[in-house]
Amino acid sequence: MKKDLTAFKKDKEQAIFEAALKIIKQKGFHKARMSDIAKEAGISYGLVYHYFKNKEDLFDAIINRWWDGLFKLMANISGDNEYDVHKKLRRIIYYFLDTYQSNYELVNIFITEISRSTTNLTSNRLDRFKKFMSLTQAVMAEGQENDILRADFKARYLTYIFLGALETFVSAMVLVDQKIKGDAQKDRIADSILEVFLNGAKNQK
Amino acid sequence: MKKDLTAFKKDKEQAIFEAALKIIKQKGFHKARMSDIAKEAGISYGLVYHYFKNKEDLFDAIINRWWDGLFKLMANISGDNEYDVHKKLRRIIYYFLDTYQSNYELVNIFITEISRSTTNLTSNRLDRFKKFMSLTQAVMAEGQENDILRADFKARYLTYIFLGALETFVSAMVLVDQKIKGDAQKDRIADSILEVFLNGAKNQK
Amino acid sequence: MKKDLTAFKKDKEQAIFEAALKIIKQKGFHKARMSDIAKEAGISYGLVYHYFKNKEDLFDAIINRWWDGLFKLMANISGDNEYDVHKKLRRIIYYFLDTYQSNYELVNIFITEISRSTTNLTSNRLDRFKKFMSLTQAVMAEGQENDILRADFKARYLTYIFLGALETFVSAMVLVDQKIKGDAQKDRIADSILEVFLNGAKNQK
Amino acid sequence: MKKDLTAFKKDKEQAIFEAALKIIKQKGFHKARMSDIAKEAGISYGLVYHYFKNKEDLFDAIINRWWDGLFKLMANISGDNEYDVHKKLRRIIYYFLDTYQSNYELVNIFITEISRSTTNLTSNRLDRFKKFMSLTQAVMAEGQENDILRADFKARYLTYIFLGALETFVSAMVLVDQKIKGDAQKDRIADSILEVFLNGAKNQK
DNA sequence: TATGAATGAGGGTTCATTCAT
DNA sequence: AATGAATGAACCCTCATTCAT
Repeated sequence: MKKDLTAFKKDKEQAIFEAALKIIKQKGFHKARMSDIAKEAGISYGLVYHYFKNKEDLFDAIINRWWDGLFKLMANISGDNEYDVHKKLRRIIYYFLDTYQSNYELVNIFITEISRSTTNLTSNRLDRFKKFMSLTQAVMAEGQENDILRADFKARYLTYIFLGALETFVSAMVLVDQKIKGDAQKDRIADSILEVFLNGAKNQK
Repeated sequence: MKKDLTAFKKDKEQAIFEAALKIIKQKGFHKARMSDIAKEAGISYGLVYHYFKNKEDLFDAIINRWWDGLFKLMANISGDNEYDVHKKLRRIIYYFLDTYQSNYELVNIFITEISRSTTNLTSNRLDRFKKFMSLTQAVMAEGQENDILRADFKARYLTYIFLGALETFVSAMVLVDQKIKGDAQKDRIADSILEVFLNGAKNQK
Repeated sequence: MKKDLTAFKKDKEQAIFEAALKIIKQKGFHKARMSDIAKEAGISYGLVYHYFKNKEDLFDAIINRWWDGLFKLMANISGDNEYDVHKKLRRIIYYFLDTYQSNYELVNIFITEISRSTTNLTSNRLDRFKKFMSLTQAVMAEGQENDILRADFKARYLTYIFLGALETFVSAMVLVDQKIKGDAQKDRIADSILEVFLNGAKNQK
Repeated sequence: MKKDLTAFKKDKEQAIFEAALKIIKQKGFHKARMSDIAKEAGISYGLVYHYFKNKEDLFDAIINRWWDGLFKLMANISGDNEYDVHKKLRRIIYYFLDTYQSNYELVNIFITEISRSTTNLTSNRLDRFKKFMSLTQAVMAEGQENDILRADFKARYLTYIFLGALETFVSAMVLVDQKIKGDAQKDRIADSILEVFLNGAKNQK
């Protein structure tokens, strides 16, 4: 069937993609060898170059997978008439945690190779990073305008703190290869981040 | 005189060290060439191997510089009879910001090459990371015991959020190569991080 | 109809042939990729192997095209009862110039890839080169026997000088991608070569 | 001795240079492998890159050797007050023949890889080729002005014919790997080229 | 100490050729 | 006849490290 043929082609590309995810996660971008990726995908050496122009291109494909999903979410959030900042921030948190559950390697690579590694940042990659920051900042600013978030700090500072908390949570899990056990734990993590971000760590009693 | 010779030796070693800082900051550990570092230090590249066993060893020396300072601080904090958690957290923040001011490259490398890049983490390096986490966690736990910090979250979670906020602040500055202009700005940044961490981002009015 | 199918086959083979001419002229034999040739011919690159055994084989087909025409001419000249050496040499010159006009790439490839490049010369190819040389030499010898050409030089030397002049003329045109504008210019070029070859460059006044 | 040390360094570079000459002559530029050259020079692989930036650079060094010598000669000829065109042309011929004797591979490479192979011609290389052509043309024009050479042909045409004859002579020798046996033969070859170029191949009796 | 020549393993990429469909 | 996915040998180049001086 035609559909199958198409599926086969996609399958192979997908196999390479996933192999790349796995190998890059293991060894990092620089130490990941194209031959490793090919072997992991169960194909020959040169075939990788049939589907991806070169190593850089393969890396970009992975990065794009992450950003595309995230920007789709941010577009959703922006277009939302809902003024509930809590919900918006919660959705951002869930994007990280959901992806962490479904595609652990992708989050790992984002954290280790993109988020912090300035050496892998081409200007194009940096741009998307800044864009995401500014979209999040817009959510913060909106919260300040609606008197939901305190306005005595710059929205930018709030953004740093929020994303920093989120990212470090995920990073720490990445660091120890911790798995999220079920949706209950995921909810608890999201609650913690949001609660502390909103109400602070100080004992309010 | 012996003393002078030693000084000379130290000078040369120091020159290599600083050159390595600069180059690794620019290119990242993997792309930093020993020859780049030697050229930057104004010596032949063979000589680098006189002072450092190999590239890995040179990298470790840099990492150690960071951790040594930080653990000295943490030891100070731990040994402190003072029960003021605020002050302790503030001192941690200042270690990051001070080092950022005095030795920008060092913080940059810590952020980009150590803090997040799991691929550079030998088990030895990972251990120190975890140790720092647990020392910070001890401060949090102490705060919870003294009813200064809320106890409805794990101390580990509070640690993540605190260090995440701090780290992302510095990361963001690293990312845009931002300089801290004077102690006033440094104070403001420290205040923001601490205030939001303790009292939350929610408008309390 | 069979005839049409054959024609179609020939058409496709011819298309590949011409594409190969164009690409090899542009990039040289070594850098010409089979995929380039296929793309230029408007077919898939696997199909090239249906018509030509391999790259070498395709190259040989091109070379043969050149030599076949030239040897046919030389056979004509040899079989000619006419003793006019001038005419014979003129016909050789015209073969180069005519082919240059009608099939520029072919001459280009002959000059750049066959005539001088010893590395592309298999013994088979070298043989035909030598054969052509010796056929031309026979014309020279005949001219010497008939007292038309001077006999105080070896016929071989005369051959070198004649073919050298001819070839360099064409080479120079190839080098600057010069087109021959009309038959008048072609005649003038042929006259110049022949006149200088026969009467010398010295001012005879 | 210091002199020896310098000599040693030069020796190694020279060894690579000569190995490259030999290998490129054998296989042509494209098929010559850097590893072949290193092996031929009796050194390790990477050392070639210590002395030459890359393969292209090594090739250029060879080309330069040829052109430098030739342009030095042409400068000499141009600066000459002597108006004897014969002598000037003879000196050009001797440059080719002398180099052929002393450095056979160099002439071979010039003929096969530079003179005719347009695919190896970067614009820089082409420029020098044209420059040499125009310098020779100046000699021809001078001969025409002094009524030594006939003026009913363009100086450019005379240049083509002269250089063509010369080049083809050498080419033919290259092709059959013919060695020049002694100075006597060299003189005879030079005489033949010059005599036919000046007085023509026609029997004058 | 100091130099930089020398080594060679390693890895990215190309591309002719084969083959299943 | 036709396609283009698949293979893998080749080959250039980099660079950490060693070593003779």
